[in-house]
Amino acid sequence: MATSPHSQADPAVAEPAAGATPAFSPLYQQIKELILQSLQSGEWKPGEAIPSEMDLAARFRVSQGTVRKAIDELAADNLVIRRQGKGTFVATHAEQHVRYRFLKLMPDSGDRDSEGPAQRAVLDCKRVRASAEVARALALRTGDPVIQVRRVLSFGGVPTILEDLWLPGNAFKGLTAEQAAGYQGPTYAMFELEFGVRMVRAEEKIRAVLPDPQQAAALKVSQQMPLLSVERIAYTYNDVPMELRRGLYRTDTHHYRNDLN
Amino acid sequence: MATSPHSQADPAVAEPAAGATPAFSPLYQQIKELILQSLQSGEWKPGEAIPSEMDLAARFRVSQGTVRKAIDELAADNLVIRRQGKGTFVATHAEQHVRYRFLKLMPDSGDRDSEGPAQRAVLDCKRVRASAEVARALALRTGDPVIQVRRVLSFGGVPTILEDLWLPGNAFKGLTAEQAAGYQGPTYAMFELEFGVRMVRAEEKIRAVLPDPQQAAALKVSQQMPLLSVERIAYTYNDVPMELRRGLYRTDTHHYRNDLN
DNA sequence: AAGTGGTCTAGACCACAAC
DNA sequence: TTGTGGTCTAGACCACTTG
Repeated sequence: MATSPHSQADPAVAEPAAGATPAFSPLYQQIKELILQSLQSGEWKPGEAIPSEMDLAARFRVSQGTVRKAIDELAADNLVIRRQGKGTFVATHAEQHVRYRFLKLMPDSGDRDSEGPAQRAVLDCKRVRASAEVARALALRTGDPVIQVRRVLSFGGVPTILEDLWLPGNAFKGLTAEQAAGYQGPTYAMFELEFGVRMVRAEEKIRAVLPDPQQAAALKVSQQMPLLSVERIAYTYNDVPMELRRGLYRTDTHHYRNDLN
Repeated sequence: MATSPHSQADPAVAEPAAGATPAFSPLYQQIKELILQSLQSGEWKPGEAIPSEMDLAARFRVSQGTVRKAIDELAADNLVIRRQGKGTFVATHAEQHVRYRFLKLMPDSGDRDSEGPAQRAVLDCKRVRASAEVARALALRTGDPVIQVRRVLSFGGVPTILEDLWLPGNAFKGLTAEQAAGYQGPTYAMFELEFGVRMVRAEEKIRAVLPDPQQAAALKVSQQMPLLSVERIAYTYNDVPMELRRGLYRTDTHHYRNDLN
């Protein structure tokens, strides 16, 4: 082991190339990387249990404590969920208590549960060519095939969110308006189930804007009503961008909530 | 030890009351709580080193690994910063790389460093009585003394943020406009230094709004320009609210950036 | 009872910083 | 050289879930 101390039984991890800068990293980081690769390759699917800590320790020939620390970090990254007595499970957007993890819009009074689920109306779902902007966000080339979805989310019958989604055409080949509208539960859960694409993190840029006539009409609001513009890029494993989303949020009855630590 | 296994040398932690529901919690959580109390009581000040893991282990009569896990959580909560080879330090808002931890407004191009520090202009700083709304946010009673500060932050000479701060009158007795304007560095660092108040977390509610005439004038923008309304409640230890802040952000040259995990 | 994650300990050694 | 945090191990036992 060039990259970690104690090689009592030769952990089954790769040696760094000799000569070059020897990418030092602790054993548990290497284990984390290996588990990550298995997650990514789909060896264990969202919602399924991964092998027990003891099993993984045996597989990688390290102590249980080292595997534990690796999994601790994966759990901190929300890639995996630990359940005492049951096992460790691949995280998924399809669960009750983690649903709409990325949606920070909250009703001004009460919580999201009291409000009930959003009604989805898909206005459009078509195959287009990536604009320069969309291509940059999705790490594609201008003109590459992209699927664009436009939809409105309503709460209690009130149109509240208008958003456009852009998805890489390759990974999401065959996505239809019916799929986008009909699936029960978070759209990201549908992406996992139907396309094997799991979003693990996202970045948002938020602005205050006025809607153009078309947008105002879709939300049934005046053109003078200021709206929250939320541009999101969602990433799957390995920081690969898989979705660009531009949303307009009404904030007269809702607000965007953020916790700072 | 009623709440943890292994009492080899009787860890110096309190026993839960007999009879009542025995507040089970692991040893390291109890240690974390004890360290937290010392932080809160000011036994170690922001920026100072806390005792080494070995010292704390000896003090609390537990193993170093247990102290380590307690400190790990404190570090994850940003209450403390670990520095290999040097020690563990009480976190502070006065450091380069953690400065403006709570300010999520970024210039559209470049990062915050390229933009340089904000210029502060304090428009007002006065003692007032808490309105019902302010009192609720700060866990005070309506009419309690509160200090209100109104200021404008400019970047490169352009007024970008207009904000009002409300602070509990008791804890911030004697705060002057000169202090608010003159201090170099984050306002939260000044709070630590001058008033011994350290903000550890915050919640924000964000909306899109149009400014009233006075607000538009202070920011030198049209009343038709949509602005980001950011309402923040900042908390010190123990979830005690110590600041209510209402900001209006220009988002034509900047954006509010948020990372979702 | 068996299996899983969760806690705790003790001891060894590494990496880094300061003297 | 010393002291600090960081890593790794091995073993014991606890808490929770399932059969």
